[in-house]
Parts: sequence; structure tokens; C-alpha cells
Amino acid sequence: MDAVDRRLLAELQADARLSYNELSRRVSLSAPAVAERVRRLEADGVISGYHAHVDPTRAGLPITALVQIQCYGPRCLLRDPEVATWPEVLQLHRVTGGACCVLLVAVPTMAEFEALCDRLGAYGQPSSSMILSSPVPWRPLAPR
Amino acid sequence: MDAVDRRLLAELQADARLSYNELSRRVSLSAPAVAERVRRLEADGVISGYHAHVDPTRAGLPITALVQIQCYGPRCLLRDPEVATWPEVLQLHRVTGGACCVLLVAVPTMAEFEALCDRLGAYGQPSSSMILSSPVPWRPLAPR
DNA sequence: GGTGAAATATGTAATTG
DNA sequence: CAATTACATATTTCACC
Repeated sequence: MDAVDRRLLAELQADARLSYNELSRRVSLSAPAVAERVRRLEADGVISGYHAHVDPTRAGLPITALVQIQCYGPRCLLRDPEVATWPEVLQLHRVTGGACCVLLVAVPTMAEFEALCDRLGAYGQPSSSMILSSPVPWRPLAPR
Repeated sequence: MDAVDRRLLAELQADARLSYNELSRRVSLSAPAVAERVRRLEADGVISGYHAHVDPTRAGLPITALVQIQCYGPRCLLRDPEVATWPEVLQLHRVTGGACCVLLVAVPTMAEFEALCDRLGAYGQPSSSMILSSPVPWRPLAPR
């Protein structure tokens, strides 16, 4: 991974819909050369995907929260592949510390959040932090 | 926002680089009609951006963590706009509960993580949960 | 990695239902 | 008023240097 690859990653993280033509202008390389580099970054798994980001509130999901769960050993949430498919679960991380895992969730109403907490309660003790605002909802990675 | 808009959001969240032509085939509409709907979703702020997602480990940032901070009132991290520009900070959420805010961070080495903790310590009491793995690093929103 | 030509995609404007 | 068609422009993708 050289300086040009890092430039390409920065541009595509900022705007995933840039054309190879526009990218080629920005990194001063021909379009085919850019296309080949990008395909290599995709094949190597450096780029894991291209995603439109949707504002949860404007999409009708104004309640977002970080939920830590202290799982009941054998009933651990991480052992149930079903949970990763729940539409409320935007992120799921296995972590060290008091909790077993942390979920970022988004729901339309408090009633649905309560129902989700009940469902999560089957796996362990949930502890929720409601998100008031997200000064940085996402930021591009600066590769080393 | 009708059913077609929701289809478009689903397709663009799954693959932000789809052409209007391909989108038009998938939702059974002409390309100009699709382009206009997408521009409306962008203008309305439903779509907040299009971003390539980069694998932190493959980009040389194998250490990721969730860091909660109990800020020292007046020195609150949220009052320093500088923090949002630190390249290690991938997400920053203001939350309810014991902590003032939660940060998702990524760094190349434990030594750099230690340095980051020191810097964060100026704002409040940090409590870190190291991320072991992310079964769901990101998932598309299902609008209501 | 660059170049040039063919195939494909995009943007605009006029037109239709 | 939103969607379609038609056409000019731009982009992607090959083959080849």
C-alpha cells in the first residue's frame, strides 16, 4: 500500500460514488490504473464495502442507544447468530471488561426500545446508554 | 417516502456505487426518475453520505476500542471541537448514564492507545473496553 | 502504467400520461 | 407533477504499447 492507495482510500471514504475518471484526475493517474488499484484494494479486503449512510432520525428511527450486555455464560448473545440479523442492531462488538458485548441499536419508539431490551434480557444483563447526539457519527480511517 | 424510496435506500446502503442505470433496473423505474429520487433523498438529508468502509486491521489499525468518558464538568470533551478532528476517533456519541460520551477509536499500537488514553484523561475519567471482534461492524438501516 | 476505441452510463430537455 | 423518451456528454472497459 503506497501513497496513491492511501489517497484513493481517503477519496472513496469521503465520497464512495466518485467515478474512476474523477479519481484519476485527483490522484494524477490514468483511469484504468485507478480502476485496477481500487479492485486490488477490494480483493485484498482493505475496502470492505461501499455504503450510503442514512440519518436514523430522518429515516424514522429517532431512538438510538449503546447497549452493553453481561451475558449469562452459556446463553451468550454472541453464540446466537440470529441476533446479528435483527434490524435494530446497527453494530455488534465483542469487548473486554465488565460487559461481554456492546450493541449500537436504532428504533422508532421507546416502546420498541423496551421490547428490544426485553429480548436482549434473555441473553444477559443489559445496560443501556441512550444516545443524545452524535458529534461524530462516522469518520474515515487514516491508514498507517 | 414511499416503497420505491425504501428500495433505493436499501440498495444504496448495500452498494453505494450502483449506477443509476442498475438502480433503475432493480426498482423498475427509468434512470432519470431514479436519479431525481436519489437527489431528493440527499437534499432532504435522509442520505447523509456515501462512504467506502475500510477494514481497520488491514489498514494497519488493529487496536480498536470503545472508550467511555466521565467528563470533568467544565472541561467536558464535547466542548472541545478539536477532539472530533483527531484521526483516532471514528465515532463520538453523547450519551446518558454514568458516562458523558462514548468514543469508538482505532490505533496502530498499544503504545499509541496508551498515549490516546492520556490525552483523553485531560477531559475526564476514561474507561476503555477493547474490541476483540465485531460480528456486526455495520448494518443498513431499515427505515420506518 | 498509458493510450485509444467501443460499449455503457449519465444529465438535460422536451414530451407524455 | 412525476415518469418516460431521446440525444449529447461523460465514463468504463478492453485490447495493445
